Amino acid sequence: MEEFQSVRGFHDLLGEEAKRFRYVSELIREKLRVYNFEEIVLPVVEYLEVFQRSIGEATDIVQKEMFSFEDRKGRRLALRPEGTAGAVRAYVQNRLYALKPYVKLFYEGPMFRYERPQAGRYRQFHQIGAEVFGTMDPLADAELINLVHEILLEMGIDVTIEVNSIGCKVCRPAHRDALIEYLSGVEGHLCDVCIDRRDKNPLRVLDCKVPTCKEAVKEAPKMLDFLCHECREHYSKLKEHLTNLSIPYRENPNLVRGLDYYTKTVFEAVSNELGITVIAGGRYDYLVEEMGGPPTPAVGFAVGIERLSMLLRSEPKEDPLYFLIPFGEVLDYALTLAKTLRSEGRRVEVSYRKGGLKKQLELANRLKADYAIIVGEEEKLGNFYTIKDLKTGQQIRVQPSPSL
RNA sequence: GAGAGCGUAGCUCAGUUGGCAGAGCAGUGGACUGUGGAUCCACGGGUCGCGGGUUCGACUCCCGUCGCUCUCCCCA
Repeated sequence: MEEFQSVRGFHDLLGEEAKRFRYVSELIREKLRVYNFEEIVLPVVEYLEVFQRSIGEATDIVQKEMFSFEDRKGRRLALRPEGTAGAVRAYVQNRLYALKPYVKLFYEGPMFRYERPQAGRYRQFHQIGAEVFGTMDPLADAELINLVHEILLEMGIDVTIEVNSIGCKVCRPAHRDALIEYLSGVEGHLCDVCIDRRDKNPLRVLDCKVPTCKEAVKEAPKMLDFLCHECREHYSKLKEHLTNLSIPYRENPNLVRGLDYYTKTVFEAVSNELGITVIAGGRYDYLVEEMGGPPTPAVGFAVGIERLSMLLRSEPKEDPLYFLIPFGEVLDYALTLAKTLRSEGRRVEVSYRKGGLKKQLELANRLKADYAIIVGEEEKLGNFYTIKDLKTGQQIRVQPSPSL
């Protein structure tokens, strides 16, 4: 029989990997809880248009990375490539803007992008995202970055937090024009991709890694010099807040994000070890309106759980494992004991094998137990059990129920 | 979409001008039914990714194909 294989880019997470994944997820969720974010459980499938409209028709995500398909009635659907689009759709559809002056939501779950898999990149990957709807206050931006900073600090992950402002409807066009003009002047030094980008999305040229492009772009007009009064004010307030929160950050005037909906603040946490982005976000003040809602400013970020997990050095520690060995005709007694220990919250594994004590203790080691609990005729008769510390070899007799 | 590397036992990997398919670990069993962590013995396990070609003979050489990994583009 031919055996099956998981689909390319779709991975099983097992063992330590699964534990790290869970640890990261729980740490972030706990952080979101204390910041008073409310969970919203979103569908994995949306109408294709939801993503096309929000993420932007010209982006790589929409153009070549979507798992899109038609259902039986010919509706054009897609597996979500990111979370913000769906969150905004839900915000509008459920009239969440009528609930409170502003709302803070988070979601968690799988995202799908049809890309060539490589280190830290899967076709199904997982994100936790947080969004604040309904406020222009740069304090929201700052708190989000603070939250991100705290997560990374607690996990001991070495990153640089980069921030930038990419302006708004008012100030962006002038910069764009100036940039295109500048790029045309240095066209000879740009790579092919960048020449193409100049017309479609000139901001992205600033982000190019090709050395000659980097060099050519050094003197390019900076968005920061074009910011309108409002954006300038917003950005400087944000930096002020970050300083007050003592968050180390680096201003990166070339930081651009790949999605169309961003305005003003954009930020990223980049691993100093691997150079990959692990958390990224920004403000998107027009998106809610563009998705059919009332004009509503918003900010958010998303973290890649796998990417964070793979930077995790320390292994999450586990509760001790007790390996219970029934020895002789004592199953009734042994199982009652197991029940008691488990009800106390202990991790108990009852041996599923027969064999001498020697074999059983070997088994205990193989299963990575911390303690062996030996229950034989003697124990049953005397109503106690024997517990052996498998690290030290020390062994003591214990009456059931009192703490071990 | 473009490029590079790798596919031999469950895992990590050897495999000599082209001449019977190997080791370590893991697994199973064992003078051993009250004491383990590198004690001993035995055993099982393979379409050498797949398909073709060259050859008396291919794990080895050639072509194709699939898969995995990594890089670029882009992104979490």
